Amino acid sequence: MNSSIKDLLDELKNKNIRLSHQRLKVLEYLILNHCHPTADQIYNALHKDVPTLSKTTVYNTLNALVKANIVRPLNIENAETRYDINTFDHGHFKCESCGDVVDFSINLDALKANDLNNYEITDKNVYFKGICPKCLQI
Amino acid sequence: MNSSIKDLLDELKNKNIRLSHQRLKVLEYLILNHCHPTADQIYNALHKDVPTLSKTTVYNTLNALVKANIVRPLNIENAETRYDINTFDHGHFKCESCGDVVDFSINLDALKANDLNNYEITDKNVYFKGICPKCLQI
DNA sequence: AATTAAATTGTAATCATTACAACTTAGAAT
DNA sequence: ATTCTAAGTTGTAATGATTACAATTTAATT
Repeated sequence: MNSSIKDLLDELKNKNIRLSHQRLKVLEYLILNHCHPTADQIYNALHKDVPTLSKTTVYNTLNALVKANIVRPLNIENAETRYDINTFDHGHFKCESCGDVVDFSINLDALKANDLNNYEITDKNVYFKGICPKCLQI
Repeated sequence: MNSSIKDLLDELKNKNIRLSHQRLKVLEYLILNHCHPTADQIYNALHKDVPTLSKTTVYNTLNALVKANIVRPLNIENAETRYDINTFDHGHFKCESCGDVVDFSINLDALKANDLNNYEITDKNVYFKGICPKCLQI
């Protein structure tokens, strides 16, 4: 379901994205953490291991990966862009209590919009909000 | 399909939102312009007629209307919250060429997520991106 | 090893939104 | 109608995410 790291590296090479130490670290973090982190979360997590890392580089890398279609930006909430490396069709659920964002599977092809017959649709997004089971128990 | 202005006024009264001149102007603008404007667009449009209007008031009004469930905020793009007064079930399409956002009808009840059986879902959002017919012709 | 275009970094700028405190007003009570 | 008070308005300043930029460093090719 998820691409192997090697596949990703090949994809990056094809798209002429240089594999710097910093970029590999950001990629590794996204692969290991499917929690839809913000740029800030990524920066804070990596800064311990890579003290020279700058936040600009995190943004730069994320923008490059988005342009290369390797990660998707999520704009569920204003002023907090999250990043997702999962490429299979899925929706997102955000818990309004704890703030966690989780994936759920959904058939986007089945989502038809008759009003948009003459429109060229390149991107479909679905997100739900509510309360997750963990927070419902409390 | 759209509430009459009188219905809205009643709803506002019920929710203890005072009907100041400024707020009525913002409401009127949203009712007359279903183009999903940003706070800035609303401010610029109204500033001619109401020179004393401040941008803070526009934000304040929009936040009050959102809290009262009279308008919905759209976060399709990062750093640009748009506002929508249409309350019927619908999705949004954003043209990546001209930037326009249009509504389209969609049955949100039919959108099932089996992965979220134990989740309480309070809000469903669907937005598509692509190119609108006008821009396809050019 | 030399070259060069691309990546990295820190700082400063930008832009949407919010915080705040002084002033004004809507709507209720008298 | 007048008074009262909580809520709304305003301008300015603060915040916080993201980008611009210019100097330095590096990846990968010649």
